[in-house]
Amino acid sequence: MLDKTYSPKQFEQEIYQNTIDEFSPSNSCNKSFSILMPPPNVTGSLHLGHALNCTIQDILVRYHRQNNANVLWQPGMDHAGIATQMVVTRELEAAGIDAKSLTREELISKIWEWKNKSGNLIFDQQKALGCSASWELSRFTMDENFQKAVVEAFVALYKDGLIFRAKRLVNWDTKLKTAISDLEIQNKEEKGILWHIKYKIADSEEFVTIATTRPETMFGDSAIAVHPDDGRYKKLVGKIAIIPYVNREIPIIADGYVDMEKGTGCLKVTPAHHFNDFAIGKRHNLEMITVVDQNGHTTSDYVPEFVNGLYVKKARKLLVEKLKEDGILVKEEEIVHSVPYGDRSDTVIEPLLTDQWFVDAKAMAKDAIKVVEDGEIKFYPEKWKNTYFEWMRNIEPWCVSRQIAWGHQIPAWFGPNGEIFVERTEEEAAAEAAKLGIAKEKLRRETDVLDTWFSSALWPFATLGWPGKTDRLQKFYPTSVLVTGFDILFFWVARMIMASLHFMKKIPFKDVYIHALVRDEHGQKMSKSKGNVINPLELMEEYGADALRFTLAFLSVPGRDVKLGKEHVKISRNFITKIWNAARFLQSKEVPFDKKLTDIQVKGKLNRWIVAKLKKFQDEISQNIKEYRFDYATRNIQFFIRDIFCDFFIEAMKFQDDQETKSVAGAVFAEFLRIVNPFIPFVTDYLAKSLGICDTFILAAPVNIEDAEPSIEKEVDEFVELIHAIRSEKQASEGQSSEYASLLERLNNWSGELKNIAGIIRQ
RNA sequence: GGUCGCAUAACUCAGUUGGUAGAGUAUCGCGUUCACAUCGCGGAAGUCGCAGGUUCGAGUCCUGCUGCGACCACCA
Repeated sequence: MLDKTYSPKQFEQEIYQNTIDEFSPSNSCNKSFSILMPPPNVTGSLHLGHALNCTIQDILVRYHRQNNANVLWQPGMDHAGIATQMVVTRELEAAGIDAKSLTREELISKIWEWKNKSGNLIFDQQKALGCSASWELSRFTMDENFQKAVVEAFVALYKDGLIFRAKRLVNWDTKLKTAISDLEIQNKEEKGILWHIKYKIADSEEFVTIATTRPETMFGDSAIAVHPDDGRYKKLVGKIAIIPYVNREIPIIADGYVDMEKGTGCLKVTPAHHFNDFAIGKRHNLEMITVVDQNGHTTSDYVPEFVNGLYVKKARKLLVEKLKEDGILVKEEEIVHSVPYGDRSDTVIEPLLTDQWFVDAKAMAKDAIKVVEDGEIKFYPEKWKNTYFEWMRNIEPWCVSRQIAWGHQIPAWFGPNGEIFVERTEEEAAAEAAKLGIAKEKLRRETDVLDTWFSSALWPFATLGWPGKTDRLQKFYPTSVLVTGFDILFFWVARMIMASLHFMKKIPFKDVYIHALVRDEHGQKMSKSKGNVINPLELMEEYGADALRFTLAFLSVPGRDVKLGKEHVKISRNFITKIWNAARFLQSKEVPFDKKLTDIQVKGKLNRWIVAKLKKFQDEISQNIKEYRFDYATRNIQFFIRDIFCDFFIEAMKFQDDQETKSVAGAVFAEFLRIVNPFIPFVTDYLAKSLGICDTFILAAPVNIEDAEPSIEKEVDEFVELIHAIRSEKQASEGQSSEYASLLERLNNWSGELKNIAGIIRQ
């Protein structure tokens, strides 16, 4: 007999183990269904975002397994270059080891050590949630085969002219001492000061006043720019301005980029330290003068002694004081402006001129835009298409080199005179070098590694064995659907589409289901500093994994944030308890569970009615899953079991418990459990076992249900309505009104068998 | 500044080609009758952000406005 209380912790583990062998694809030649799991960071532990992401994927794969598909849910882990190196560096520091004192090789081996020790945490947590991923096919973006794929891809892109090396202005993180991509920047609104500084005009007593928030870069100025139509400054164009203290002469030029409204209308142009100035510099062929180094210090012969060699903020402070003293500072204006920060280091990003590797994203974006335009790849919800286009149509070269140790080392070798050899191996590079008369010993391997997202972009095919031509690629590529959050639409989704089209000549997935961020119950972003983080593991501990899954599915309304509070999960747990108790009732009635609906002659009206409702329910859930409306599905589940099955059918059973009704009850409930299994696998499998329905629903195919006669469904629906009306009127009039009497009379005159269950009104 | 969303009961949200506004929670009343108080039955609760327009008819379509949010751009 089932326990009186529903206590999920007692059986979840056991149920999971019971089905674990079915998670991998079979060798059958059924239609394939495949999903790539977005690989969590190796440093990650399960948060609610993962839980939502995994729940949705698990519902899909479990549903398709039941529906006779050969299912692959490809799991894996991302090496998360910068994030992981930071975590391990911090741990080493805590242990008294200065990471900077280690050689590159030593640091890398320390990171591997760490990975092997604590890198698999999240997998266990995903298992606790019930994820039925194909675990033994799991991949890591730094494992040997994946490294091969990355080298192959990099070399191919280089030879196709889609990767190039160039000296360009990049976002430089002065704390991590590496370049990062545009996407890894978070702009923050800050209060700042706009300093108005006057530069003397050569051969005159006049001055030109510029406005800047970064005076310390003035020594890197190459020009002062004004708008060509700006009447105030027209006469200055062509003249020469003199940078204070260093007395370097720079031209005053006209450029349409300048905004007459902003600042003084005169813009200091510092091409080596500002992206827009860089563009102006290119247009006017200006000198690029670097005055800030990779540590964020002012360091240059161009910088006067008194502010040289200082951290930029310090230099700025001293310089402003001096400018004030000397009467060169004309005005200080408080402003609010946005300042770029590195998303990992949380430190101000310095635009720096450095040699880096770039992917020509613009060229690769073309096809990637087209497949979405043509509907080959569909976004759910569709609106994300616009965001995707917006970004893809304005895409810039992607800086993929990182000056850190942990990651895929770029397969490039430099000759003594800057020759570049991009090859798969050192031998191949040496062979190419030899053709130019360069000895192998003279080659120097590039130490930069690739942006983590470069390897992630290969995920759809590298996980399946590319560059080999494997069975799994054949069977599972393109994958069926990608389930992910909008926060990595550009980082990951767009780049996978670009890479896949280039290497596979085929789209990587047909559908992209984009879910929202999980926020707290008030709609606030969960963050440690706010202290509103809800740990999914605690929720599972308290209410069970099924309750959490059901809640997440319930709240996953397309295009809306998922606002999750503990209360929701409790409500779901209570709902699951309802299913539990229904099972207990059926068990106490000794309802048989060994017969399927197809084996039963269903004659009674009540019974045909419940079968019709089940059929409708079965169809609806299939439709909901097809349309990725997990929110509808959970609402339908609640409606069927609560309003239809428990509140009416079970109550009616208390007045009609002949053998046919019992058999129907057992068969309907069994099929209900099967349908709901993908959503709440633990409790449904446990009930299936306990009631003797089957060992597990994991591969249980849908029962074929015949359509019911509409007349019967309609009659019982009307009967149900009458019951509700009677209860309501009884309550309102305390059973005294004539309306109540006439409703009762209608019930008494109801012809046929339904009259027998009239006692249900007392409920 | 550009783009895209969102606004429905006290709260969280549904409302799928326009046709009498729905659910859960909270609240109020009744209830422990052989599944279930982690519950049941019943009730109350909404000028569908505001203003126009199209239509026989608008929560739904169009325009404008207000408020909120996200993303992109921007360290004059």
